[in-house]
Amino acid sequence: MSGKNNRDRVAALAGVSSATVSRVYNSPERVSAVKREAVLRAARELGYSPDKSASALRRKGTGQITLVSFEKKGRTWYWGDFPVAKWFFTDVLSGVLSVVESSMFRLNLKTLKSPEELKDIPWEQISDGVLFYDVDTEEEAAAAAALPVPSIISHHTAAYVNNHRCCTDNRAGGQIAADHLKENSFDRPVYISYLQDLNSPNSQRYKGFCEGFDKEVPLHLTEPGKEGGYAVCETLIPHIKKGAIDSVGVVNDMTAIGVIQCLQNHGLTPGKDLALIGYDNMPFNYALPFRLTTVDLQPSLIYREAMTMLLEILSSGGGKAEFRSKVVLPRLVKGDSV
Amino acid sequence: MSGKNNRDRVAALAGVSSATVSRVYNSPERVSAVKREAVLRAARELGYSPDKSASALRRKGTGQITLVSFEKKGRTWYWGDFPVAKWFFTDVLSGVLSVVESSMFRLNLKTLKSPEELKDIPWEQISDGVLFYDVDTEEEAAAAAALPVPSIISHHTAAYVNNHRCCTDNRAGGQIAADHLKENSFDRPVYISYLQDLNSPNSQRYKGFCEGFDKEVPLHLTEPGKEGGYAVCETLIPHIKKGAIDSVGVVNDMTAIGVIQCLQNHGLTPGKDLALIGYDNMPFNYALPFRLTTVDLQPSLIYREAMTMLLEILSSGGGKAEFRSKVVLPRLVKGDSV
DNA sequence: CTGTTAGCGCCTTCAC
DNA sequence: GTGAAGGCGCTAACAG
Repeated sequence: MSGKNNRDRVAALAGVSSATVSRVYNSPERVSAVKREAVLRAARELGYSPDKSASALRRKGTGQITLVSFEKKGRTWYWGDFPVAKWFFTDVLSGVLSVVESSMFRLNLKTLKSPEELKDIPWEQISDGVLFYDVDTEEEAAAAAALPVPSIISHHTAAYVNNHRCCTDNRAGGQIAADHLKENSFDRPVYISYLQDLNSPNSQRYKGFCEGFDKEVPLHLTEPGKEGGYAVCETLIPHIKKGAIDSVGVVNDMTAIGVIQCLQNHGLTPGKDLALIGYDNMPFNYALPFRLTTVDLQPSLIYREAMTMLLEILSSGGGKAEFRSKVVLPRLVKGDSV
Repeated sequence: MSGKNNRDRVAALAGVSSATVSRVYNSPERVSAVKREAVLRAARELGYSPDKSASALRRKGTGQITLVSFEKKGRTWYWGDFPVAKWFFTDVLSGVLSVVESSMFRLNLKTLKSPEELKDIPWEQISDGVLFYDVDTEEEAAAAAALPVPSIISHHTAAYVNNHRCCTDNRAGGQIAADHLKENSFDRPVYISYLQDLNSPNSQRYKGFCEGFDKEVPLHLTEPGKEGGYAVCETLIPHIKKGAIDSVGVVNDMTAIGVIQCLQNHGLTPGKDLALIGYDNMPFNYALPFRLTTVDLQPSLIYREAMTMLLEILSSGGGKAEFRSKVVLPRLVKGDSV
């Protein structure tokens, strides 16, 4: 008795104590089937559902999961000057939310300038678990692993074996691009990229592309962004015109934009005079006079899986004894350019 | 005294009662500057920050603010087929978060297919207040007003006087576009749009454009999307070539893309042969060979203000007695096309 | 303006 | 397997 809140009314209606009501929602297996049913029936009748704030307070947790992203201002080699994270991020969010909403947790968003800022945050006070968006450096991975609460990193994270992680497979993506060209009988390809080190996503994409063609595809390195794509394409024009090159794989759509503009300025049409395939499935393809064939990371799917993993980790005590890993494969998005 | 938690330690260190600590975070204006400073200093020293779950519990609310957006699948006339909400929305989020994070509330996201779904949600159980994203129909505004918790709508919402609202001013935006053309000595403008009714954002933009030029600017209506822009531009080409038209205002960047592609196919260059100004400051301008001059809604700013208003409404009891309204003016983003 | 006091709804011992 | 009781950190009266 005592209380006069909904829960006590449920308890009274079900003929049990409020402690039993609590148990029904937290460890149902410890309650006899009869009383459990009675409680659930009473709850339904009274429209009762447990208060998450009170629960979190008493449990001394936060009831929150945080999705962390870094600004990565300096990363011109990757996104160029284009604020593309803006678009990509929304896909990510929808994936994450679809999982969190049906859990005991709520989602919390945080954007940081650098991994160092992680240290200044009282994680235990604001979050029970953290999902890191777009981790792709050792530094970030290490910082994530050092948090005082469980965490998982995505999506270019296959290499970071000391974290829980959910990743894409850039090599597979490169191969998918090559396979598509081969299936359409192109056999004189080149690849345009700007590599960093050998394990970078860009290098992996090229590697996969070569594997798809089963040979060392000629590689043309350039600067990041559409300017780089334009510049390197200039040097290829003569070979394209004489048919020595019939197809081009590009490290990302960003760079492909430059290639396209160069082709157009030389009177060439992608999809007609040259097969062209990008990577990342950027929405700004809308601004092109045709659809660019590209490879999609499926960000929404990756992050849905990542969040699912995080919840599993939390419910199993958050131990780091064994790091979990999962891979989500990219997929081809057919356009008009191949 | 009594308690042994962080907050009581902050109170002790600052030489005040714990209630005063609470006031510093909830209604700082009610605390003398001296004690306020003392509390904040003590809090910093002890690494204290208020527990949002406890706050929500005591306050008998959920501690959550929900940001609701509708899918608006049918709205091809507005966004075309382009998933532009994806990037726009992230700007919105950053604005909203900047305010929520320093409040006692947390942010909650929800995407619904239609206003009808609003009725199926037990709002009191999940949210203390709701911010509606991108409301632009009577139906949505009415549905928002009917919620059992306080709400505010943005951003094409100037016309909905029965809601709390934070809006852009499309007429001012149109005028900004016209002014910019005039300042650069263009005096033979036309305007391209697809109007709906007279109070629609599109109509307002046109109206403002005319006001800027102080005359009825020739209006060319077309279909939505870049296809529409392309088609209507075809009909204008002769007049542009003979100089009867020296500048074009376009209802949005989306449509402007079509205009640009048409101009290019006719050997004309925006910014050289014709002044061109869009609206919305879309990021896909990156895919163009130049920067499109455009008008920016400043979504991040609008939604920062909207959230600030909502918090004020909540702290003042959430009454609807008097509906609050605020306008955030758009701004010109100078590119290479004017 | 400031302090005191009484719970908010829940979970977790601790008995039984 | 179940009930009783204490208290998580905070805020809303109410006094002063």
